Amino acid sequence: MDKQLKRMATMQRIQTTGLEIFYQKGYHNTSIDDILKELSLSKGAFYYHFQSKEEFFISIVQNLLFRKVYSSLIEPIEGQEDPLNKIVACFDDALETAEHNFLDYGFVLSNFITEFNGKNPDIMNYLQDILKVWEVNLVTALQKGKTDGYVDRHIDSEAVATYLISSYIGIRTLMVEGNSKMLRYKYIQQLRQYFKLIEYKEPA
Amino acid sequence: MDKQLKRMATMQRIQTTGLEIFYQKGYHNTSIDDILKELSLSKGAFYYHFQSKEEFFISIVQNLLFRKVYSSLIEPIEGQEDPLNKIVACFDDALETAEHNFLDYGFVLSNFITEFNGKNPDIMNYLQDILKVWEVNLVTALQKGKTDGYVDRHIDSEAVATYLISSYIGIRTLMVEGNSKMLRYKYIQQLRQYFKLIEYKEPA
DNA sequence: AGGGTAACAGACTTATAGGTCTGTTTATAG
DNA sequence: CTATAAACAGACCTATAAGTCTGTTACCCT
Repeated sequence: MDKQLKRMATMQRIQTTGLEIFYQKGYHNTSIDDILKELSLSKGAFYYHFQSKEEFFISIVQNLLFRKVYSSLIEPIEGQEDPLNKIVACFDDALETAEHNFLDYGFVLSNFITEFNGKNPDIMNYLQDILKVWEVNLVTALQKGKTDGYVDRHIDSEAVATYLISSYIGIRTLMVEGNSKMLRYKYIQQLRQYFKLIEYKEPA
Repeated sequence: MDKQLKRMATMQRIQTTGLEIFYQKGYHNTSIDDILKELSLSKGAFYYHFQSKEEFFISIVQNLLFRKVYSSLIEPIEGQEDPLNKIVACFDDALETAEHNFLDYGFVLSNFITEFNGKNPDIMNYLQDILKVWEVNLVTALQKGKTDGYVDRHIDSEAVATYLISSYIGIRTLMVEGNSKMLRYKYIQQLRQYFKLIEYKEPA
């Protein structure tokens, strides 16, 4: 194998496993050795590729975490027609994935935001950046929905986006306990109700 | 001072300060010494009153944390007329309090749920218990609202309660970043919108 | 083929934090 | 006033985890 490829391969393996375990156990409660044990690697390997635990985590946030959020929550909505139905479908898909986790650990992004808030402003910024991209995407989709005749022109797109993000973060936090299937069903049901207020209404 | 009183006083001081710091820095990231330093107490004092860090934390959850959630989110709604307006007022109050925190650390209960999920089923149960009390209270209030003619009889009270809790947890998570005032405003605005769907409608 | 460097192994250092233990103070009872 | 136990102080033990450093393996280039 090419050296450059091997380097990338090892780095990415550590990052991928790192995100998994950080997600499960949290950043502070996860040791570097926990990750390395899983991969049968040594400290030497880790500190050859990364400067510190923090720099390692940031690299994960900027790469894997961003892509994860983007592909599951942003991309399915970006530039699409009929934003409201797309959002429902997208959220439902994401919740279905979560539902099938044997042990679910909530919404990765909000978990980390909770963990780092007030402790590490640096990392917080990277996390908030992802959130911001999501929000902007939702607002854009709603605005486009207005011009395309899917969304009521009178609604406050930013407020709706905030409300959507809030409810999603919340339901994912709740779903960590037992009956996630029922929670998902109830949530999507209410989301549809909420969207009835927002969708375009034929002028009387 | 009476011995019994002094014992209680010290225990409660440690618990109160403990909750504060656990809330700010998280359980795993807070050392016993962090708490004791704040109170100018020693390890001897702590382990005289509590068996372990975990038992200490559980005692906080069952006492202080429960009361905190109860007094701010449950009591203001319990047994009241006109549940929808009461819920809006209650949530708005709670968010206003959060808004005025110089550095806000989110919703205590959901922070701990996020931190302990998958790590300590014992503590998770205590935390979920509080959530359950809240949920039951909301459902009861909504049902009472139906019979009192404030709430549409066709709505699914449990689904609405879930949706409310979700959105509250989410907005509190979002409010940890900068513009909490604007977030609160947007959130309450959308909450009122949502409640228009749910309130009692005069039969045509 | 063999020298050189990237990639990695793993023992070691150091700091932190949970918990123990012995000694000391303080308050109450008799 | 004094014996006694509650309440607390703080040194100490031990485990863990971040990070260092030296040695070893594997791969590439000439």
